[in-house]
Amino acid sequence: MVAPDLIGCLLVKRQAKQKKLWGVIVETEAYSQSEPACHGYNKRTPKNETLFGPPGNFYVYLTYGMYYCVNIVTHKSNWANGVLIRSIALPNEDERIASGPGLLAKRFGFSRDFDNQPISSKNKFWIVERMPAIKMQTIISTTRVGISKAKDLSWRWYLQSSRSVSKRAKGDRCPPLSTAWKPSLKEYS
DNA sequence: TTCACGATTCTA
DNA sequence: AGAATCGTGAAG
Repeated sequence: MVAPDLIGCLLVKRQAKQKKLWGVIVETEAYSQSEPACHGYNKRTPKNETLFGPPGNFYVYLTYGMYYCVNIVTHKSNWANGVLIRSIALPNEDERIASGPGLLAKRFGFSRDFDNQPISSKNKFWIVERMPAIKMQTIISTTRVGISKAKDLSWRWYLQSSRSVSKRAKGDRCPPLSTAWKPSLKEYS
């Protein structure tokens, strides 16, 4: 499964002057054509066309008229499959700066321009493999947020020790600052 | 052409 | 609980 495997991976953006913006993915959700909450469930339209495209591209759309949501297209062409990136923890920044899909897209400067663009270090955005240290941490699997259909599926994953998770599962307390996990420079070599 | 509705977030 | 805000698809 791609969605849980993305937890702990880095999203990197190339900026001006050789600078890079990066953060650790701490919350994701999976969507599939087989299930009614997916944008590609009903029919293939210009709006969701990207989701049917080749895996490894971004699928970026405007939601509620004011926020962008960023997905990674997965699985295979002609089958709607994607992973919504819901939260990212950035080093030396407020833990809520990119907590939630809308805020995340805002912090990283996503817009429709990046829809259907390949995720690659040749381009502006790419993904870096998850750091080994993350593998020792607990990853929670729970239900997805903000949907009205297929609410029962546990297709959301998040890093329990992170305070940047947008919404926690029932009974899961936000870890105190003293014990919480934080992204640090040594995670990006 | 009109209308209802979100894979959200912030404020009261 | 409600507002802000707008592109899309279905309905008339």
